[in-house]
Amino acid sequence: MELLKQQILPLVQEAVSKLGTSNLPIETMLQPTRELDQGDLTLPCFPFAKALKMSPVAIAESLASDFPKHTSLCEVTAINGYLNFRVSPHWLASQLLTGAMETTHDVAERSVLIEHTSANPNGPFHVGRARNAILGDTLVRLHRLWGHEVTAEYYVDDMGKQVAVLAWALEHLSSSEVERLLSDRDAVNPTWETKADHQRVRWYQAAQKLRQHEDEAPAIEKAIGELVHASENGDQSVLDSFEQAYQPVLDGMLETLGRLGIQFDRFTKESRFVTNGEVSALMDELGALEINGTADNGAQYLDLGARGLKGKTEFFYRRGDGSSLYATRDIAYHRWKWSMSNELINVLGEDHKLQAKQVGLTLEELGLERPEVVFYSFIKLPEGKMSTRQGNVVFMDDLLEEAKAQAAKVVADLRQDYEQETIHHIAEAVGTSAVRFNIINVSPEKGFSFRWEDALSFESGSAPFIMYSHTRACSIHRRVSELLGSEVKTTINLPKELPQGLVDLLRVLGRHNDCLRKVVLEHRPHLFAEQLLHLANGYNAFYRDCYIIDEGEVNEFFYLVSELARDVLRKGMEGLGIVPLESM
RNA sequence: GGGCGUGUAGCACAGCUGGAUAAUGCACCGGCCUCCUAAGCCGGAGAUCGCGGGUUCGAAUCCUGCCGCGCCCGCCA
Repeated sequence: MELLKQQILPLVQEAVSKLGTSNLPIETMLQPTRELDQGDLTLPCFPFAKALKMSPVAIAESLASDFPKHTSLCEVTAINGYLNFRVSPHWLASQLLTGAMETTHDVAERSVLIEHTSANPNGPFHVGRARNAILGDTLVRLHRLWGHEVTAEYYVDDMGKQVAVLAWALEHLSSSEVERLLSDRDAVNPTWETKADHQRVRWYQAAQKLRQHEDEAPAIEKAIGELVHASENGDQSVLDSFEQAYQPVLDGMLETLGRLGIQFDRFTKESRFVTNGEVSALMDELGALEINGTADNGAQYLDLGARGLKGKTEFFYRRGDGSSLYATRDIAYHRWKWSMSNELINVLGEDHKLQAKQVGLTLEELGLERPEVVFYSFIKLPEGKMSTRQGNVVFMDDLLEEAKAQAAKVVADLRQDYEQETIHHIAEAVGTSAVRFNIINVSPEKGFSFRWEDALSFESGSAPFIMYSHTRACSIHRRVSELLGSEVKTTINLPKELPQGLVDLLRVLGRHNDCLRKVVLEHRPHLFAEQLLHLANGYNAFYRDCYIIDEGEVNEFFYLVSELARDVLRKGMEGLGIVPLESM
């Protein structure tokens, strides 16, 4: 609890120095307690033992008995060699209710560019890609919540083989040929028949099949190879035809993402860096580097072994025919990104780890910094990895429909007086929020298997649990507004005794910004999801212990706490992309 | 074979810049709706922190060796 730490750190430092210890880093040693029932901050006294020739238990006790009184503290105790500090609930309440949560930020002026999703526009958005989009968008939202200026960017892979295959198929295959080739697969879900991403992916999949099995494969391969080559050389007519092929698919994907509350500020096309000459300029620069090498056929690489890379150390950036590679364009792209922002964050699948390292080392070689990268492990189906090519995917459109349907069932069951329209509105919010939460709740580097029953869980420890607490706070707000109009007092009259549920809620609120700071700095949104669960839990206990409206009378102090919690809950939910409904 | 990551209750998952009785949810057992929305609340039970060594006053956390799982090791994207 930074709020408390700021107050007592000087006191602790003074007390420790009085005992006569050398200069240990008290600031980092004074940490949040692990055992919440022991207090809010703790100072382990073990490291002092040697210098003082006293037992840690005795040191802690001595410090505790002499510790000066301070308004922010209600208790200082010594247990098992720990010096524990408990925040005064009255002090905490008055701090929180006078805007402490707004003023604790010291946000540096930063313009953050977060690139995420950037999936190849060759088919509908599927759950295997969801982790990137949800992780990325949550980072965008949390950085904004913290006060950073953020640009959310989608890097569009508008050249290369995947789009080439799609473009080729759309031009050369008829609808009946496509369906014949895919006769052993499920037909398009009728719900999405008119959605371009679901339509066009059939052409892509049919072409992939042709490329593997038919006699005509070599000819197709040649045609596609020519398209790829032309696109890599910046042939505008080919790039235009690619765009015509993928843009409707991309639009369909973005529609799906929009349903999850995911939006982008900018789309940057990969081909841009080829057509504007930056890639070829870059390759010339790389060629002049000390660690540059040339293969027999003229292909060029950097020997990154000289920069500490292990394993395969040659990083090829130019082919024998002089054309660039994906990673080369990525470097040009990063150079451009650095020209606009002073913090770069990329969200990438773990399969990109090596390449990200190569790109990062090369950027350093060019005198630039590496971007920060958040890696995540893939979402698998219980049957294995998802692949658009093979068609074993769960489409996000289907998941969201199913989530909504399940949520609608729950709402209709619980709220039998609601109109259909209301039920649909709530179900949509609950469904999409639950899907997001289910994914963001897990730390990114951990493997994740998609299971319907988990994705559609609406019980405690899920988004609806948080949403429900928030609606309780909203309901109270409505009722109090009816009772008091706008005559809510702003002077606080604290009762002597504060109920436990209230104290616990204040303490969760007191830790809230500590958590947000850590999450933004370390890119670990799952910890913020956990914080919101604690907050919702805390609000529920407060709601249980403290009647804000009792026999028609409003307890104004309780109400102010409720309103603070409502505000923090709502902002936090927005930070996670959970829809803050006002009733459900 | 080499590199990176991961392994915590029946299941899922937090904690990993060393600190107290390893947190949370599901499932399981028991209790709570004449009272601000019970999608809730309270209580109970459940863990050789993958296995073996080491460092330390102290190890789930750091080092090391094994084992399981995932990803990567293209002049592909």
